[in-house]
Amino acid sequence: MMSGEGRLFLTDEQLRKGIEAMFFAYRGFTADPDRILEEKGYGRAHHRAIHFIHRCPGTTVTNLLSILGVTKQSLNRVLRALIEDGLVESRIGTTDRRQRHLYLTEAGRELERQLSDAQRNRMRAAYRAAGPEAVAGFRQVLEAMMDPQLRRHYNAMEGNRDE
Amino acid sequence: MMSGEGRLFLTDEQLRKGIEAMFFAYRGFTADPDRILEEKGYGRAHHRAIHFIHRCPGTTVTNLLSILGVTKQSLNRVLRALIEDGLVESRIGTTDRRQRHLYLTEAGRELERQLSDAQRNRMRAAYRAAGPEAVAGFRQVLEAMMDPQLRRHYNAMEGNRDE
DNA sequence: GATTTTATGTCAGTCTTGTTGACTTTCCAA
DNA sequence: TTGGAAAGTCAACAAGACTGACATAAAATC
Repeated sequence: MMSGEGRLFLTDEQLRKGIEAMFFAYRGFTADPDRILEEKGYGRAHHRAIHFIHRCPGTTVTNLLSILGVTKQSLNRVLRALIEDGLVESRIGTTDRRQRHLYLTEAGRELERQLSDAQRNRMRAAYRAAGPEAVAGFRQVLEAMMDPQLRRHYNAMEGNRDE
Repeated sequence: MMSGEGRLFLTDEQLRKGIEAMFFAYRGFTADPDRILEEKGYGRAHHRAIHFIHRCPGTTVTNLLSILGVTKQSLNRVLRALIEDGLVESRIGTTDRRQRHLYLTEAGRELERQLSDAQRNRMRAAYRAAGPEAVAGFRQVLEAMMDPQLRRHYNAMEGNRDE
């Protein structure tokens, strides 16, 4: 590995370190929410649902499905628990009565706040430690790493036209 | 959320976008290996074991355990399959005969090559698209996001004193 | 030498979260 | 109006995490 190494930053070594950095960093990224979720008897699947329902209030199950990339049966189990526990409200669509529009209840918003506070604190500390230029680079690489279809969802979220 | 916003790059919006970028990017990050693994009847757990055995040939089970952060029962199930399939070799330690030292066989190295080629290609494309300064920032933020204990493992891997 | 600790492996059982298959309800278009 | 497609639900299963209990062997210690 690494012989001619055209540009220095594309050696196999550099790439491997990037791969390992993703692995270890993702563990840190999920560690804090995981602790909160465990207390409440939820898992990451619940966190993801809560996050995107919060981001896209009134979204349908099918839309959520394509964001999360799981089967509807898998998502349904998670949603059922959240609805039963009173964190999510499911309203039948007015124009299309097959659809269910999803909203967080006040309790749901409260849990969402706890989870995103924890995750934001970690992210803020990392951003502070790395500095503003590093943050821009971080986002650029991550965006380039996404599958095009997922990047569509990422860009479709509100509040990312500029910054 | 976001009122005074001390420094611009630390708004809740920026942090939230970083969180979602991590989520979507990690999906891309694992997508290519996942496809290869599925064909062979393996999962991410097998990939992780293969990756770190490749990186640390002769490592013991206990060491691998602390890197991967799973229980020995969980790791054992994975290792057993890899050993039975002839991808990993387990040698009894010479100085301490309780320990098992783990090595990839030629078949194991071949699979490792396939998996890491796929993952490196994705990473290389992302690095190219984002540029060298972005790559440095990417790594800085990820390293700052790790739990200190995991960062120890990350730094302990060979080949990362400089670059 | 006896005891304790460490490293590893195994069995059994549970939980989360993914899967597929079968089904109902609803909508829409031929 | 009827037949297909779409949205959602229920049931059953599999992977891979977990815990707890236990076995074995070897090293370390008293």
